Amino acid sequence: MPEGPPHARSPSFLLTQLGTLAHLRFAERLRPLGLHPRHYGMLGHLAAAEGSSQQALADALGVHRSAMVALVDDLENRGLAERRRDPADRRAYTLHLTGAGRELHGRLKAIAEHEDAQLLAGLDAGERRGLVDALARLASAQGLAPGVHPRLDPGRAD
Amino acid sequence: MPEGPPHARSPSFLLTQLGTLAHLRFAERLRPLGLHPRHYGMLGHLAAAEGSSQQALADALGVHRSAMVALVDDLENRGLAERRRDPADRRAYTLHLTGAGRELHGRLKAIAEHEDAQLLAGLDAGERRGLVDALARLASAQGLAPGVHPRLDPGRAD
DNA sequence: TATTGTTATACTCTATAACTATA
DNA sequence: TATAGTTATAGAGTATAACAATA
Repeated sequence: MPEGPPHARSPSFLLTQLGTLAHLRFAERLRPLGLHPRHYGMLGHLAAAEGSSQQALADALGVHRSAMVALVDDLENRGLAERRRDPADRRAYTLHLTGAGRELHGRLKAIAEHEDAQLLAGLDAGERRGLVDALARLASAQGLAPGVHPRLDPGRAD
Repeated sequence: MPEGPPHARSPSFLLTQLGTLAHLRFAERLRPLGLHPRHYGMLGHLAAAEGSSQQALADALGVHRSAMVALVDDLENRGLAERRRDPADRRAYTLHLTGAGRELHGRLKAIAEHEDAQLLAGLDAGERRGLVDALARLASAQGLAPGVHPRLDPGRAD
């Protein structure tokens, strides 16, 4: 029976440990496609905020507008999203998903659900519901915006 | 009622989101002390594996031996740990905590417990037990070694 | 003057390979 | 030949500040 250091049973540590693992697994799964978890996240947010400006999206995701440039460049280079000049404010772009972007989002969603199932394999249906419910409540209580990674960096990952 | 993109309710994403938050919060808490979460982790592992070599510790933590050099240098420079030549193998060191290292570990443990309590503030005692139990079982089922971060990088955050 | 998007730059981190000394 | 520890280095990622165009 493994014991380990005291932090091994800390909820904060367990969340970090499992969250990092989930992230690495998903990233590993997307690597052969030349994609990163952040692509899935960006597509989801873009689908939910179609037509918003880079600045607005950057604010919503908690990143600097200069970081958003690279994120949108990336999506645009892959043909997943496009910039259109905002007629009302010629400094700004409005952001839009392409058909390919919407389609890819659907495929990545299926992969993500598969990963979720694998991660929760050890729990029965009731336990899964309880866990997800507890996590969602914690995230909300801690002030986390739904679907917003507290550290969406254009790179890394970790 | 916030909705968000589909991944907002994915268990993998929730774990990543909350794990990242917990990590950032703890890091923020340690910053004024000039410390990083990895210091707490290293002290804990060292306390549990006193006398092992850098190589052995690197293997246990899943990092390269060249990365372990910097981690141990760091602890040694702070007077928290020390290298002693292994009499049985003059290539190797054995690693040991100092009194200051043990003392600091205790103080960081108290801080970590405070952070845990704050993170779980929204749950009652029974829910907390259920959550920690579920997380510990998942970590074990996924093959995670107790207290070992899947990505102990000497830096970042991440 | 303030804001949108962009670029440039300096900084930090990280992973690899190459070296030494022992075995 | 293989292993413990170290060093050097190149690559990746990140955060800041400064800029041009428009408001």
